[in-house]
Amino acid sequence: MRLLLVEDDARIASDVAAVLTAAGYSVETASDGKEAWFLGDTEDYDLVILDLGLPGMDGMTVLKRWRANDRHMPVLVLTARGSWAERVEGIDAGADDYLPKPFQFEELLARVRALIRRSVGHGAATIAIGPVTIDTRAMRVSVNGVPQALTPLEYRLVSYLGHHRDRIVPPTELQEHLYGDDYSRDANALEALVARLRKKLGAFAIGTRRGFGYYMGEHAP
Amino acid sequence: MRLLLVEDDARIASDVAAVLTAAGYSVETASDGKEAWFLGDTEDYDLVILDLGLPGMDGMTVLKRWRANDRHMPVLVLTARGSWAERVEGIDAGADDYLPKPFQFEELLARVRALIRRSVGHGAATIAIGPVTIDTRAMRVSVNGVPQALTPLEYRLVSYLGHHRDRIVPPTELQEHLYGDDYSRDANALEALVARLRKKLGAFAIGTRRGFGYYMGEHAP
DNA sequence: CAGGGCCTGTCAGCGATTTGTCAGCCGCGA
DNA sequence: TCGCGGCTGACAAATCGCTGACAGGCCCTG
Repeated sequence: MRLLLVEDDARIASDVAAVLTAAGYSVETASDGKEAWFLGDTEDYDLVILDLGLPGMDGMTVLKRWRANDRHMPVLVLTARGSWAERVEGIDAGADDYLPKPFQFEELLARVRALIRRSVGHGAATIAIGPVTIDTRAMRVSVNGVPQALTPLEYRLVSYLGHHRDRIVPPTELQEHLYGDDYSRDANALEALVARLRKKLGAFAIGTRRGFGYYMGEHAP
Repeated sequence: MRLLLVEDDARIASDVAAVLTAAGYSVETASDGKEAWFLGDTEDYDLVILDLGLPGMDGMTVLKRWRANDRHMPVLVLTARGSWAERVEGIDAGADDYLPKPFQFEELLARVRALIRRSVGHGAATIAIGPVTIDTRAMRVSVNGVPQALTPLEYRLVSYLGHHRDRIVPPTELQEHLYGDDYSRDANALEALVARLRKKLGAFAIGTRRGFGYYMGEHAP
């Protein structure tokens, strides 16, 4: 899962980013409004965490512009405690949830999870594909009911493929979501990752369509 | 996704085309205004990248003529840095976005992605020609509803012919599209490819006009 | 601070699939 | 019927993806 964190206070930003990364998300950050707008408009994020007090361009304006351009990713807005005016305006602008500052990391994580789950359309917290079960809340994957010890990167890969089940995902897309903007890696890194995953989940958990990409679930040739 | 790149500097054009191709787009190029106008007026592109300084016919004029003829594909205009007059004029002429030169390839790609995403929904995702259906989004081809296992090259060929349905496409054009500017291959490679494809899609899916080229769909002899 | 273990990227070799090439055949159009 | 362009099946080359081994980096622990 790929997240954009928009926060101008560098210290807060790095703390929050650390927590989110530890929770298994791929986090990119923007520190001012223009950067945030550009990234949100051009990249595909699964969720945006948006602080309203920004230099350059107001957070609310950024959000409105995204929505005007049909960018519908879920947005979690960070507001000052009790500022009802902001919340009302935010609803109109298209925010999906609010978190008053200051907040507990625990609560932030819970809301992030909830928003992502909701946006995927899977109301349930688990995804089942054949013998493989992905518990998005516990970040745990089981095969035939037996929990598997996955590394963070492995988990992100199954999770992404699981959320996009029955669809062929091109390697470029996977790299973008796993590594963010960092394209330095050898293409083989992804292949090695898939191989390790198949060893844990069973060879048939993840399919390959030569020249096109990977997939989980059903898929006609 | 099919792109038209209009750029008179051959070196820049080939560099940019290479980057776009690597990003998975199907790129065609025009090097002067008249050619650009003709292609944009007669072919269906998902996006046009238009340099303004062109020999033959000014880029701005080309754009205006397209719009006057109800050609509404998104157009990304390349302007000289800071030339505000051009930008204002471009807005009136119907440009969708601007990129000041010189630019980073990264930024170009980001904007191309953004424009295409924005315009999605304006065009159908599937092309149906007789019993053959091309789902351009899933990169999947079906015959009578039965999905076929196509190789990447085979897919690119049907996809191209499908986008140019009812028109006879000369072999040279196909080779250019499939192999880029690399003409090292035997002309027979294309014939072999067509043969393999006909075996999968049915002999009548692709027609031959002796001495002219291949086509899908109806064609006026 | 050193040592060890885990995670992940890189490398090299292998096997399968895809694609190009060749040679001969077919059939359209004159 | 003839000749040429296009077709086809077989084979060879190139490419792609997989795998096991290895190494660097990071974190934890003593």
